[in-house]
Amino acid sequence: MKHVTIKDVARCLNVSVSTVSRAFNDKYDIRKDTKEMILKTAHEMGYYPNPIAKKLSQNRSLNIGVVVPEIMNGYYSEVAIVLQEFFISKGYQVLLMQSDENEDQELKNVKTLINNMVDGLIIAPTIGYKNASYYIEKHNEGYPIVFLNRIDETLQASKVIFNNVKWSFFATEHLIREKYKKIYHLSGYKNLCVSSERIQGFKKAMNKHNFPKENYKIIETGLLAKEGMDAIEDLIFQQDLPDAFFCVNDMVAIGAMKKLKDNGYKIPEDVAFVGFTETRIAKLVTPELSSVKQPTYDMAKKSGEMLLSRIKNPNSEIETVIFNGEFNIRKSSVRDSSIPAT
Amino acid sequence: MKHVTIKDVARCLNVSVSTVSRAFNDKYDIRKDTKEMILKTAHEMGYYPNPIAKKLSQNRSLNIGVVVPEIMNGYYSEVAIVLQEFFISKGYQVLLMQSDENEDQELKNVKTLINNMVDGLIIAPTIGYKNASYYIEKHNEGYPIVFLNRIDETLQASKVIFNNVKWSFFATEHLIREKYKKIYHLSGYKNLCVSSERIQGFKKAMNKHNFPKENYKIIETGLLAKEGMDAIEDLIFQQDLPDAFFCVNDMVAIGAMKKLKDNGYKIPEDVAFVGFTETRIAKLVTPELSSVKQPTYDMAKKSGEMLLSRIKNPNSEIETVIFNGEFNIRKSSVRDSSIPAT
DNA sequence: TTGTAAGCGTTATCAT
DNA sequence: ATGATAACGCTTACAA
Repeated sequence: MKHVTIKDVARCLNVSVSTVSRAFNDKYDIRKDTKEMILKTAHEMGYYPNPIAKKLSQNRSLNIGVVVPEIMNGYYSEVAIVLQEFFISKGYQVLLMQSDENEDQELKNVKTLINNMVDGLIIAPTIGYKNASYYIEKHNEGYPIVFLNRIDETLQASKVIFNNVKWSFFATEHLIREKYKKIYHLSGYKNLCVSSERIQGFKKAMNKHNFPKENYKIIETGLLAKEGMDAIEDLIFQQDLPDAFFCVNDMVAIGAMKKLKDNGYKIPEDVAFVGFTETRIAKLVTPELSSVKQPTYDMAKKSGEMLLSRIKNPNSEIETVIFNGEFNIRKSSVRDSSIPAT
Repeated sequence: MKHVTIKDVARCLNVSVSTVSRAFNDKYDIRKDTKEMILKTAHEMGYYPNPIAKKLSQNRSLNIGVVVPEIMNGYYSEVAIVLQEFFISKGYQVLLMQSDENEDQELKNVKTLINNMVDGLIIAPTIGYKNASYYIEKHNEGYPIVFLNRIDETLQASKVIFNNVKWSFFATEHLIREKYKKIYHLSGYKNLCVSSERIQGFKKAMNKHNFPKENYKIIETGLLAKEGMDAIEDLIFQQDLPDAFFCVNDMVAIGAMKKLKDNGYKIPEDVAFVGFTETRIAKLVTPELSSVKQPTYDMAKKSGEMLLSRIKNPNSEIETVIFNGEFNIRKSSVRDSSIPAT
């Protein structure tokens, strides 16, 4: 279990530790054959540089902190996988923490990571605004932070976001074009920026098409299937069902659809549905769920690249990158059933 | 951005670094008031111990490596969350890596983690047996490793597993009791131990109830919804549909159900379904899916505790803990629809 | 109870 | 092109 150290290698080869070090860090001048022989012997001896010592001596951790709001619904799992892969390939380790949609937990996570000297942070914030000022302060101090998704567009910070307003507008307009006359929006949390942006897009479509006020409604829910179910339960009780729903995400849509189906409603004949932030499940429910797909891979990777460039140069110009997605129309939101099966 | 170090604190207070160190590590004798005053001043100065230096000097990383086969299907996300929380509370950091159900990737992950000097590993292996000998070798060298779930019961190693044979037997027997006469098992990968254990349980039930050979069948699939769909496609083509399926996991079941529904079959009237390793989606599909629920939280936590005790004492007796679960009967597998809605 | 100093395994700055 | 050695920030004998 005792580790072979650089000294062992040096002693064994009758060279100095610095030479061995050079062999392992291409940047120094070192004769090619010595380098090769050192690497060869080192390998045989089972030596590899102790990353902790390296970190200490270089005063950096080569760790990246990634904080996501949750990890159960597919979307942020994918983000995590992409970031993991990206940073490993760049020689960094990823410390992944999830906040369970709780802002106190999130602040704890961030502080834990900072105390553990991560070289930079990617934060996909949860609901609420309490922590924003702390993050921005750190950001402005020069601590490399890139925000992903859940952040207000107007905030002065490096961030990668999705054009929620635009795509929520498109999604809503699709329902209008399909001649649905009464459309409700299950909106997530109003103080969650992605929710409020999606609400904006929804309203914009309503206004453009001169929907009378009594024919649309915005209903605040959470982000979970359960909360979609609860919203429907209320509406059924109040006998206030529309003929279409646009939902803040797939899980809420799926919960809502389930509750309606359990109560004998047909989808989309009685009530149509559109989701958002497409997850794998969209294609597995019956009927398949129309949803806005985000370029998760590209967005996550971009955030990684931005973080790396901020680590290199903490005073680099702050940058906001806004991504667009695609709207996948499926059976849950069309009048006839002419959509071919996938 | 410059960090306050232990020296700064010592100098500022006119004490030695060791005294400051003592103040931060309760174990030494130190006068109570000096300790308090040091902690107070240190806090004011914004000092906290550099974990990297600590790791180097103590020759341990306080990092735990967790390797899971995938992170998209809910089950291992939950495992990851539980372990994360558990180890943080014990002063460890968790490095989470996922293998994407690829054994080469898995080996890379494990080696990366070992090279990064994790104090211990929790491994939930993926399909295949190639890496087992490497892990066992490490395990026997005294490297603290605990295996979770995907490991052969007979392997001599610390492990936490689920009684797959028993619960797959129960699940199958339930279908028999419901008077299904032709039951197929969508089995996952045959060289994945959880699959082969579930196959065993399935066969056991078949034998006990004297099912004629032509009335049951084991069909190898993967672990994804897509693979459940493919299996059904084949069976429809061959006009070889049973009246019930027992599936290796929920995703395969859901994919299979989806494909059948798309082809006009009613579930459970035409074909019944039972899943395994219950995930949240089981209750969201129509009809709700019967499934075997595993005590994910307890199993993950137990594996964490076992790892910690092996880290403390690498030569402790190796231990195997086998968990039991519960079988949740829902509409997908009952003859009448008398099951109350949840 | 406190201080001194060696050591953890590297990298990096000097010399040579 | 290579070697000697100080740093990195902490813990921990050992001394006082």
